[in-house]
Amino acid sequence: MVVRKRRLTFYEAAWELVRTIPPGSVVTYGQVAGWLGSPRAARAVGYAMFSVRDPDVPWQRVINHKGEISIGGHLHRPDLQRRLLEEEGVEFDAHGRVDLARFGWQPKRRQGLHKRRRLR
DNA sequence: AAGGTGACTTTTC
DNA sequence: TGAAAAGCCACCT
Repeated sequence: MVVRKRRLTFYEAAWELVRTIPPGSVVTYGQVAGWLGSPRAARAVGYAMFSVRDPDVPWQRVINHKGEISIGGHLHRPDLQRRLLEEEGVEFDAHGRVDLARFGWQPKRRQGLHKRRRLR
């Protein structure tokens, strides 16, 4: 029978990707956006993480480009994300940042992204 | 259907 | 080097 293959929404695709991030590793919103084909959609990715409801999606492994947690004073626990990561073995420095060079996850070389076009 | 919003990123001064 | 502003994208009224 034919299963109509609906194109995943950007959010769904992001969740699927995030789900494949191994414990102890982190990625940036920009990275996820790039893997999804829209290097400039980091913001949308952040929004996608905010919309995560599925407990199987390790949203805590997605942080901003500075290696810091972006959730700034959201609801109850701004430090929940950090705690979860520390339990996985991710280390934070004195500034509360993660060394992306050490914990950043690279499923494969993706350096061949589109050349950034000058905006102005 | 158009406009607003936001867990971001990059460029400039 | 650090801070500020603008840009970009997808989703929701």
